Amino acid sequence: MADSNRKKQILNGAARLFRKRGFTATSMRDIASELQIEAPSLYNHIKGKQEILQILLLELARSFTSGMEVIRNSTLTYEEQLEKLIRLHVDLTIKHPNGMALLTSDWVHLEEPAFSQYVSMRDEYELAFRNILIGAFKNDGKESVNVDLALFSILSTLRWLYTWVLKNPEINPVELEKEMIENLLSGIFNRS
Amino acid sequence: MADSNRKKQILNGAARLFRKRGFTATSMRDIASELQIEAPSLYNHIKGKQEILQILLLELARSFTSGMEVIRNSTLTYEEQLEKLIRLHVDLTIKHPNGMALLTSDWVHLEEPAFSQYVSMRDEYELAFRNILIGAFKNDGKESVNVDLALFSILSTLRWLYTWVLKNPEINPVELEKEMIENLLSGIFNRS
DNA sequence: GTCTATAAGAGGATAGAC
DNA sequence: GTCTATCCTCTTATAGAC
Repeated sequence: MADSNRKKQILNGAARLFRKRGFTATSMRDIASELQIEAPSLYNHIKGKQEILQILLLELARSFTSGMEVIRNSTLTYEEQLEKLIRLHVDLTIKHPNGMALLTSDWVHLEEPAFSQYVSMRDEYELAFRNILIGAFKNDGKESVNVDLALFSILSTLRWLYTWVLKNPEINPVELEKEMIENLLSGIFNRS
Repeated sequence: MADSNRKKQILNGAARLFRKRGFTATSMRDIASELQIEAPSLYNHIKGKQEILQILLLELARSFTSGMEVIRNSTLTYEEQLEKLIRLHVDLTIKHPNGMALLTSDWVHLEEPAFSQYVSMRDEYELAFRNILIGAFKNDGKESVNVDLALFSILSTLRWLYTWVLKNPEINPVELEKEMIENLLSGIFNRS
């Protein structure tokens, strides 16, 4: 339907502006101006600015959560699960580079109950990531490593990946997956 | 003097609030409330909200620039220079964790000419970092590596380090330096 | 579904008393 | 150096015409 299409335009435009200037510094007029309409027209498609943020953030967070579910329920080795996780991040980042920016900063502006929903999804995700990393370290005979610092380092790079993707729009997803896996895991594990 | 002291309190309080909620979402009333005074009183010590942002950001950026100058003018090997750079980041992050948060997000709200000053300082810094990394790779016989992706990965971790420091306030600087150097460089170079 | 007009409030900043 | 009072602008959101 036309409405659903318009809604997508609003969400995409808002995501781009939120990424560039932040949620608070972006006005409804700014968003409307992207679609060359007036601000009040937006309210025929969405309840308000907060709803835009919630849809963008929670839908993307759910993609990560469900991707994690598939991986942790698989029969892959821990190290293979790590590779799959990196692929998940690369793919979602290429699909939603603007949304990824919100995930790292504008989530603080979520109102309840969306805020608590987001934080608990994020915490559960990072805990599951941590468990897989611990498993991989054990299988590799590296129990002395500072797991949390390694996790922190990997997640930091994955969080910033959207800036890389935005700077290199012609990027090949498969190539980027390969390079990221090499970059993030080859220093940690003894790989072929 | 009392004034200079008050000014420092304002800058520290503002940095903390900017880090937590962002520059735009923090009001002058919020900052004043931290010091238990009223908003107009702030203007006896600073010109306005924008000046606070500029002082916080440009002073920290200058610390990085001058730290880089010392390192690149040294007679250390490239790999030793890399170690020194990581120490520089760790030390400045422990000293100014709130300021580091602004460096990664709120710089977009700088007005001219501060904006251009900041961007060119940042670009020159990253270029110098890149040159040192290239030199280290060459000395290590690794010319096939994707330098820019390695640089991106290292800088991403260093940028997020302030969250680690804020979560671990009792942290030992020397220990953290050691772990960060190991974490960031041992995967890339053949180290003892 | 988009518009104009407007309500209701928050924000940065200044004037002037003390 | 801090206060109260206030100005002016911007912001989110609604009402109601077309």
